[in-house]
Amino acid sequence: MAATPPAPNTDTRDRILDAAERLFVEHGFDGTSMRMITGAANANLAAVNYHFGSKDALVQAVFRRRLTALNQRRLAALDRLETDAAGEPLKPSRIVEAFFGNALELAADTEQGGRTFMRLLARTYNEPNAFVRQFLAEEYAEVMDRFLGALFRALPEVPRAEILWRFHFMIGAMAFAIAGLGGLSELIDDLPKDDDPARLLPRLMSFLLGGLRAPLPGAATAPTN
Amino acid sequence: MAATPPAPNTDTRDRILDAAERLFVEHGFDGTSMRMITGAANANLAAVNYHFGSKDALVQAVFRRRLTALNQRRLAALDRLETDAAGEPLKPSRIVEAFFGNALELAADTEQGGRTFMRLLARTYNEPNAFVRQFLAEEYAEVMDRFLGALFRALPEVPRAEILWRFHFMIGAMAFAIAGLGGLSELIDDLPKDDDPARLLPRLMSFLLGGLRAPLPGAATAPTN
DNA sequence: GTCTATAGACGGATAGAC
DNA sequence: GTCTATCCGTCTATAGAC
Repeated sequence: MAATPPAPNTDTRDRILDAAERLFVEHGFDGTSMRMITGAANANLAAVNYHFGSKDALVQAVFRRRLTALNQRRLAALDRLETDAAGEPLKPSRIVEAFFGNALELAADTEQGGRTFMRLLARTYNEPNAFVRQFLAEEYAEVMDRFLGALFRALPEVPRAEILWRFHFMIGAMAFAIAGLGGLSELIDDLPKDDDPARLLPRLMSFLLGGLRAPLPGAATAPTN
Repeated sequence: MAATPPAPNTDTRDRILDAAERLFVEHGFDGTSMRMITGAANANLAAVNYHFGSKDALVQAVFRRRLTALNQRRLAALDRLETDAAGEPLKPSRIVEAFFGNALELAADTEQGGRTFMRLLARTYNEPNAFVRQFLAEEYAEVMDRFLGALFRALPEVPRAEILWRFHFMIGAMAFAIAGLGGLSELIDDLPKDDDPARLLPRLMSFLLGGLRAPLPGAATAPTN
């Protein structure tokens, strides 16, 4: 009798989220108006405020819809690694893969909008808007903590500051790689058009691991080529 | 008699450029109004249109003021390498250093605003605004051409697509490293506070070269740690 | 070159009918 | 839940006095 879902209005809500996601990638948050969003979503202008309360709240909803799941998959992958290792130190390459592999997997999904979202996320790492940056940092806090801790334990002989910097560099490389997927990168305009993300993951992984394993800045043993 | 410079008005113009540069970093292009700029520069609201013509033209002027010189230093450094090599192939590490070393050097200059500008530039690699992206791509066209060509010749055994991707990754790593200099990176909130750029260059260089030299994705010879 | 005043478009948000 | 109509603030740009 009370088996009907309480409010089956979710259609408009989702159309707004989809439209906002896509437009935020193309024009940025400040460059996307609510009129643009509701227009693209075939919804009324007032619908955004009805369903989300404000534009800022809509931005949060766009991220939460997919970022929470992504970060939970990352944490689950790390949990599995640690369980399997049974106390032994983890291989750094597995840690890196748990973090970046899950991201690139989502970026490979062009059907359900995963790629669109990942391009938005990649771009947002450098977002000026303070509100958005703060929100992102909170969403990432636990994941960063867990993965950095795992890397510290996996590489006990490497100074922690170096690991922090290198993880930082790695995120930058990934963000640029993903942001360029949709054809955004005019800088290197002849990037191969075979932007098959199935090929991107091994490419990025070997680059990242090469960087992670590189001789430390002080070391005099670096090859000279 | 006619020794007086034609129009010694440059004071206001420069104050506007300085203020715009700083505010663009903090709030983005769309998030910075001309009222904010002229307010911070102690200039009249109409001064921007008088001196530059429009907000878009001001954005171009902010970039041109420093980017042209940076890219000319990069090209000059590459010229020197090629002259010294006298036909011999260049070391990839020297090519990478000519490109990224000049960038980090400018980022180290906190006195003349070089760091502020480099943070703006780093963030702008991912700028949504089509006008700005197009402009940046044109400013970079020659430099990209020359450096990619040099890398192709220095690494003839590496497929060009791999070099393109890896250079792409390297730019992403650099952009993130520089954007984080001013304290922007809440993501890894405990980044060491000794953000002395003199230390950043060797750190970034060893990471980048490690990535550039990493085994190619197909190779089965990668170590398994 | 600098200023005031204002035009004219567009922004987010909301009240209230349906 | 959806819609229209509208408030009110801010935006870029410009006209015209000084």
